[in-house]
Formats: sequence, structure tokens, C-alpha cells
Amino acid sequence: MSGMREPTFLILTALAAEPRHGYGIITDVTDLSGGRTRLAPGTLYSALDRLAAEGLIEVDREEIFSGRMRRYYRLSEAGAAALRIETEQLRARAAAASARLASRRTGLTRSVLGAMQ
Amino acid sequence: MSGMREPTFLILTALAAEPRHGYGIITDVTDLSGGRTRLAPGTLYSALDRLAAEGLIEVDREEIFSGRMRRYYRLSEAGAAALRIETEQLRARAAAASARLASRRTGLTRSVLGAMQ
DNA sequence: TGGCAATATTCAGTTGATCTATATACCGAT
DNA sequence: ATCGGTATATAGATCAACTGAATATTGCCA
Repeated sequence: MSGMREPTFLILTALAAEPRHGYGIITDVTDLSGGRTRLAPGTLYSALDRLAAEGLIEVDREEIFSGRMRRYYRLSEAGAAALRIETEQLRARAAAASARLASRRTGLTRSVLGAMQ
Repeated sequence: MSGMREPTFLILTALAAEPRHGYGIITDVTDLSGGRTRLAPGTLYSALDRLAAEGLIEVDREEIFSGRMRRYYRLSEAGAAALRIETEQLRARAAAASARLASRRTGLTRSVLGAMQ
């Protein structure tokens, strides 16, 4: 029940605005993450199967483009809902961590200020 | 090399402000996550070993409290740095997903508006 | 002609989380 | 006095997801 992993999250994000095919997702994720995360093909295609089985994504259409098949996936309504929830949780987690890190700094500041009196 | 998982992130967050012992981390993580995530003991103690081995946390001290040992851990400087970086990435990911989800809504809005003309 | 980008598939290996069980000590309530 | 719950740590078996590498095909460009 606990949070999805980064690649999964990025795959859903890549599909959020419009349908894409596998390779398109790979390149989009690279962009999305500012080049930090690149999706290995093994990760992608097994994740696509899994997410489709869970109903978070659906096959949109299949095309033959210059002799190669392209299978487009789209985010389902359930997928969009899951992504929204997960996004909120990321935000909450980031906020919690920031607050704690800040109070850590405050701790330091206090002892410095204390020493200065 | 890719992002840490949620339990790991929450453990580091729990240690960010002040040292805590294992059980204290479990209860703090429950709070931190608004009760959504609860750390199983197996998850915690293996994560503590791993994080200590990676140098992200350190043993702070050991106490005997009413006959039971308590081992306190603290976040190392490296751990704080890792947590800051990871926090920034969570924020970035959340922002990217929000933007995509919004443009999805825009897409819908556009076609509705289009149909209305 | 040779190599690379685009594209999809599969599989073996690794990692980290989960669940379950075990153990001990104290405390409050029967 | 005893039973159950809370506090606390540890270990092992298992599972889910990610990783990396190998395989295959087509078209384009040097």
C-alpha cells in the first residue's frame, strides 16, 4: 500500500498530459527529471504491464511508424487519481523533511547564539 | 542510484531534528506521515543497518532504560546532505506532476470550450 | 557499408520492504 | 498473582520493483 517508486511515478507523470509510446516515455522521463533519472527498458516495459494490469494506464492505440510498431498508452482516470494522491504525499513528505532539517539548523544556531552571549 | 524509498526517507526525516532510538523512530514516522505509513520492525532495523553502513546515520549513544536497551541514532552530515537533495527532488517531481496533470485538465477544457463556440 | 537512433521484448540479478515470529521487561488491570 | 499490553530489539523467508544486459528490426546518415 505504500508509495510508488520513482520510475513508476515518472512514468505516470509522462503519461499525464497525453498518450505516449514506450520509447517516448523513456525520453520524456529523461527530460522530466532534468536528465537525472533515465529509465532502463526493463524497468519501463515491466512497469507498463503492471500498471495496465492495475488499471492505472490503458493502451491508447497502436501504430506502425516506419516499419516499427508503436504502442501508445494513456493514463486512466484511476491513474490520474493515483498520481494526484501520490503527488500530494510527495509534497507533504518534502515539507516535513524541510521543517525537520530547518529545526536542525535552528538547533545549531541556538547553540552558537548561546555561546555568543 | 535512483531515489530512496519512502520508509528510508521517513527514517532520515525522523532523525533530522534530533537523535532517536528504533522504537522512537517507528512512532515518529507514524506521526510524520499522518498515520499513513507505519514502519514494520523488519523494515526499520534492516534500514538502520544499511544506512549506518552507508554513513548516512551514526550511532549516537546507547542507554539502558528500565531494563531495555535503547540505541540512539543520529543523522550524519552526509545523511543531512542526502536528505536535502532527496527533498529537493521530491519537490521537483511533485511540481512536474502537478504541471502535467494541470495541462491534462487544460486539454479537456480546451475541447469543451472549442465545442461551445 | 557500417554504424547509430528508434523501438520493443525478455531475463537474470540485486535491493529494499514486508510479514512473521521471537524474546525480554515493565506496568496496569483483573 | 497473573494476564495482557506497551516498549524494545532481532532474525528470516518472501515478494515486488528496479537494474542491466542481451536480442531484434528498421531506417537514416556518413
